[in-house]
Amino acid sequence: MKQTDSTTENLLRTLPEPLLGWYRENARDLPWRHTEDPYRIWVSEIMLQQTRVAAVLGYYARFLAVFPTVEALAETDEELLMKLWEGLGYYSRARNLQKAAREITALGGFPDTYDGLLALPGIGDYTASAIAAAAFGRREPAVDGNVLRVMTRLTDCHDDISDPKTKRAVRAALAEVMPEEPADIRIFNQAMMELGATVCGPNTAPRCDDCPVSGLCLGRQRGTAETLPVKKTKKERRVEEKTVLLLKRDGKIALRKRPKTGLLAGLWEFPNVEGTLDETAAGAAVEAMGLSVIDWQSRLTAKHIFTHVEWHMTGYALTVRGDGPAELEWVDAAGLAARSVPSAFARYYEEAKRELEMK
DNA sequence: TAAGCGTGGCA
DNA sequence: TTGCCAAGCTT
Repeated sequence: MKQTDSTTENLLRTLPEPLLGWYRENARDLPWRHTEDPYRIWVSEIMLQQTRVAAVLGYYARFLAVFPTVEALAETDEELLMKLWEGLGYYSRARNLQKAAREITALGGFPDTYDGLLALPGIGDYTASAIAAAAFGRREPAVDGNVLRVMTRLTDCHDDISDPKTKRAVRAALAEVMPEEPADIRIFNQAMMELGATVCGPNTAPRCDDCPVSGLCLGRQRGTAETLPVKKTKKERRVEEKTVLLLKRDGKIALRKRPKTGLLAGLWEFPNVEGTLDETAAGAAVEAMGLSVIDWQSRLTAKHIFTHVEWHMTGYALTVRGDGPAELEWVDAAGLAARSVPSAFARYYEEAKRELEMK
């Protein structure tokens, strides 16, 4: 993507009109497209980072029902905030959302410029541009994975899209041709992403017959579209073995809070130890916590795959006596439901819920 | 610059 | 089943 390439620039000049026409006829009806409220647009943009629309819809409705304003979000407690994000992933997004809400409240209102938005925690180049354009009508191109895919195919660009230089070049090229009318500016980024999400998608052949700009597309013309974009391969995941303990005592189950930093920071988990322990070793680990084992119920294995690490878990459900370490929180069914336990523990969460409901 | 940070859907 | 990877940001 060379900004100085006049062929590319001429090609892109003819992009906005058919794109916007197509968008006005074919856009999906999504809740954040019915508002110009920066708060609602912001929340949607954060939730949508690296996350599919279908996964976001339910969370978005619940989140706004509980936090209808930036002030409500600024004032909430962490436990409720994380509960509303439970299962959505990338939990630092939720914490940054609240930090930013407090900054916005202190400022007396939303920043309405790219630079002002970029200064808020959790808002990077893409999100600052997306909000500036959709909420404030500013001419800021938002370049996400969809836009990079559409643009590299359109211009037959084989640069590595994981290189920030490529993103900067795409942004600069779009800045040259972005429309001027406020009504068009507000939907231009959405239209680019909509094309990437519904017509010119990843992991699949582009549906060029349905594309409003297939006539301009160099990737289609040259037959390279399906091989684009070019992306550097990522490194392998490591595997971690864990033994998860479902400790039951007096109709309650033990939870503990994860460390404030790192993976699943600050979320709740079932106590666990490194390595795959057999019953004898697991029993010894429980005794070492100052608890006495009364009874064994079940052994449950599970696997959870994160982006950069894979957990292989062996779990034991057992009845115990004693207090154990102070970090353990003994909860009933309501206590479990009120806490945010990540999906990585889903199999154990279900088992714990079942046992608490049986009592 | 590279690595850490979740989850679930789909080919 | 396995691998890819989605409306990215932070450090």
